[in-house]
Amino acid sequence: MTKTKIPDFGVKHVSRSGVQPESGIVVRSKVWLEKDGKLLMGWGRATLLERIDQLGSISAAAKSMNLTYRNAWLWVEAMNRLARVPLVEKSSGGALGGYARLTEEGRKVVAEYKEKRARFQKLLKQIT
Amino acid sequence: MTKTKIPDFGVKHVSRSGVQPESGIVVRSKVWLEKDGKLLMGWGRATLLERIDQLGSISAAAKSMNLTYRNAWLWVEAMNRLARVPLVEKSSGGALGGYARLTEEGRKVVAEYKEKRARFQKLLKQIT
DNA sequence: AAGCGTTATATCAATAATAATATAGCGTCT
DNA sequence: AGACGCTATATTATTATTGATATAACGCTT
Repeated sequence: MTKTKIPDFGVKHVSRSGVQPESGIVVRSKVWLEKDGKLLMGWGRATLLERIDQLGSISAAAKSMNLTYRNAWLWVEAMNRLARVPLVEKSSGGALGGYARLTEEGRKVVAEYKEKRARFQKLLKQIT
Repeated sequence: MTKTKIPDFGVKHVSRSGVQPESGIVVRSKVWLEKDGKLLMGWGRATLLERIDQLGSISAAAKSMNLTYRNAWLWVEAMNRLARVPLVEKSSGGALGGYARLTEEGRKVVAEYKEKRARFQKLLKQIT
């Protein structure tokens, strides 16, 4: 008789907040932006966009955050077609092989997300 | 040449909050309790426990919320072994086939979660 | 001891998410 | 023309998650 495997539903999430020292129980949360019921911007995507902004390419950004190029590209694609105007402008070929950079709208959405998230975190502390 | 399938990263989440009417962009969030980095209590689990409390059995509770018995049972098991003391007390056999009911601790954790979540939602409105 | 309905568990199929790999295409530069 | 490095895309494999199904065990009731 084998034992049933009970999944531990392990953590894969992000935004840590307060702690109750006695119980060992932690309150956690997530904030994201949606459009038409679909994920537009979350922590991972915001990070990706920032890296693209810094590094000038999707592939470098992906590598820097331990993401496959494919995934990074898919995210960018999904964001671009979800937003009214693309958040990332990109092109293949050229001296450097190609490039990707944040558009004004991209910068705006990232900023909006980060600002909201920061306020959120602050409020969270009041609760815990 | 076939087109690449671009996943839309569709929504599967819950707690709706405010809206920006002009942009169509919605801020959403999630709150849960963790212990040792593992999910202890979230919306689905809290609901399950409440139903168990009302209905007196895991299977009835599962059915009532469109959950397979297997899953419901796994959740209960995970919660029970994660908490210091079981949140659900259960037994098989007997006149009615068996039963399951919330323990005091179970009631406490559910209440704690719901209270935190409610406060959370309230604060969220301030942000949006 | 047979029946009941529930808990408890195993097993297998189906689906989804992710990773790994390969390759085509592009545009500037030499 | 050829090389370069990146974007763009297809394909396959792997793993994780979920669903469906079946059945054992249990203990009260009759």
